[in-house]
Amino acid sequence: MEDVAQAAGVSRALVSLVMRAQPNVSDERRARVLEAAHRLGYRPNAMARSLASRRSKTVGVILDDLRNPFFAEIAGGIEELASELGYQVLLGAGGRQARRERASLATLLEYRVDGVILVSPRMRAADIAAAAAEVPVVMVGRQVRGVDADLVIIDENLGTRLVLDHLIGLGHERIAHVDGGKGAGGPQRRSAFLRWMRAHRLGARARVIPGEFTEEAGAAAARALLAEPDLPTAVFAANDLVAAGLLGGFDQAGVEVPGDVSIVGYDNNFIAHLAHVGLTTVDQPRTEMGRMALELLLDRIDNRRASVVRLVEPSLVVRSTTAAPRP
Amino acid sequence: MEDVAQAAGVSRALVSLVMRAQPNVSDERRARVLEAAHRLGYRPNAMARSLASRRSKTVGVILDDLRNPFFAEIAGGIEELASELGYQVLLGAGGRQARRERASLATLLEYRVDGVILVSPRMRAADIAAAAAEVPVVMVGRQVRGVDADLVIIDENLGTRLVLDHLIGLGHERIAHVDGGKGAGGPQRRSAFLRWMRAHRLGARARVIPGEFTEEAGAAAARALLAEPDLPTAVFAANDLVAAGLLGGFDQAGVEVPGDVSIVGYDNNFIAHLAHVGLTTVDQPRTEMGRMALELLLDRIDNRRASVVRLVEPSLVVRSTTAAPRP
DNA sequence: CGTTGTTGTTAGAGCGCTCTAAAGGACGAA
DNA sequence: TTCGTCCTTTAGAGCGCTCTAACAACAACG
Repeated sequence: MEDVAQAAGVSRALVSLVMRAQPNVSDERRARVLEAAHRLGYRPNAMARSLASRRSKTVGVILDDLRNPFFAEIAGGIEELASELGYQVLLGAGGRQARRERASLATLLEYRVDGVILVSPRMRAADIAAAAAEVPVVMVGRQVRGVDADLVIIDENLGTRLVLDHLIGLGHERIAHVDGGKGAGGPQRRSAFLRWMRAHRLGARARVIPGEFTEEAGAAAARALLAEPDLPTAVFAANDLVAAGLLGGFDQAGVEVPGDVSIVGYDNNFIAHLAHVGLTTVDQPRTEMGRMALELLLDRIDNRRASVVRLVEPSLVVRSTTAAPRP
Repeated sequence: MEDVAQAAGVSRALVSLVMRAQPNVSDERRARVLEAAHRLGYRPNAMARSLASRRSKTVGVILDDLRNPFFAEIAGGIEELASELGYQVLLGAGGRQARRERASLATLLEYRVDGVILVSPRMRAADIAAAAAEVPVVMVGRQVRGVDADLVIIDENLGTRLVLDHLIGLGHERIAHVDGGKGAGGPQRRSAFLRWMRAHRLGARARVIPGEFTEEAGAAAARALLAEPDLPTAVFAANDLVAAGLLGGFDQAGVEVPGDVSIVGYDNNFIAHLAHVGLTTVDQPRTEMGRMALELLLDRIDNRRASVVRLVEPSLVVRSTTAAPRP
């Protein structure tokens, strides 16, 4: 910086002003500084800048595992908006362990990130609260009370309602739900299923089959349903993987989808897109969730305000595994 | 830091030594400093540390799009090893545009990352060379000559050979390849296919159907093959998506897999894992590639050495879409 | 008893920037 | 001319750390 100042015949402070694109610098000097900087191949040092300005233009993101597409897409949304706004993303993963997650968080704080986004954190609430006291925090996907942090969560209730409105609108009444056990969103979807079935006065015809978020659980559920006297006309799976298991199980037994039974998934993942699957499912705007989390974070960095909860709306994607029941 | 020093009754320099876990500090003082640091809630400032030590313990990673599982898995591998070794990952995405990629890279360099990993970069070779002159660079997936950077690439030739050895070992001779057009790896797999067919003296029976990396291309290829007088006994698809299209197309036409025709994919993605698909395919160790890239980078940071090319070995995953041809 | 080493500790000069407060210039008004 | 105002520029004090070189303390040695 000193060198650039010398080459342009101005002070170091003026170079600083020009590099930060501040107003109140004469055009002539600005041009001279820019020219000198370019000529010398000067590259500002963001570390020094952060140290002096106490603003790192960096946000920390902690997530479980990048290899899980769900998290990767949220991270993608965060990164996308960050780069649009001139922010940098410092990444930390927790590898499914609260301890490693805490360590990651501590490191991010050492880097003096301007804020932190925690995607489905597994840490104890107290750890999150401690971080929130140091720096603005936004949580995605997990609700923790008593922590002064913003929240972005999916409206599972709405997602489930969309599914049931669709199925019931088609004329289905005997509807089964293969649940996701204790997995993320599982209990919520299950109870929303029961609630909305009752709301439609179909509480008596609702049937829940315990499962988990795997293809195998779906296949097992298909076998269980086939063993009973009469098949429900529609099955709502806890996620797309379960739906794939159901699809496979029914296919093997010669049961037609959607002729004999309609199937709905949840997640809109890779499988659902496949043309020869064409699964009707619930889509969660994951990229949007990432962007929203960063938006909240940056807003909170600038204007200290009370914490906020943002409910994200999922939407139904109708494909070819649902149809009206046989009359 | 000053405060900690005062509280522990030592100098600032000693606190620095303790925080960096340096030897030659008496146990007594070390304990006193640690205690004081903990009591005061002292958190070292990584920016200041980097500025003073000229070592940021940070590596930059640039990739196209986190939402693409291929890149996300590589990034996952990098992050995993980084956190094991106490390094931090600064992320930059290019969004499929060389211009944005360059901007991301420039920003990473402003943060004085110790090194940069470029995953399938789209930038011009000159830009990469310029970066490589400033900082150690490792490229993953793209080969650029005349750049002093390490390289991690997949051995497409080997992957293709594994597929053909498997098929030919089962007794197949009339084998078709649905290629991936100009997509990443497409041309390599295609030419390796022709080369190895010739090596097995089956050059005359090799058949290439032009395609691209989509399910639709696979379905179209199935239609094309079905329109011909006799079906090949095996089809090698350029990737799993294409294989899925083939599977769907053959299924619709009542052609049995692997009874009438065997199918092999490439990538070992989500689809291939599905139980009711069970696709035989080629697996690329993506997490391993990420780890390897970081290993090379860190090695290069410590010991300036000549650049190196690391060929990653894919492996064949045999599932249920391949079998011996009908006699 | 001085010399040489070894280990533990510290002063103080940076690292490359930002930011505050003040100085300098230009210009019109009194 | 003198003063006030506005705009532009600058000096210089940090930001929170590391690192070099020097220094103290003490043991070992001839």
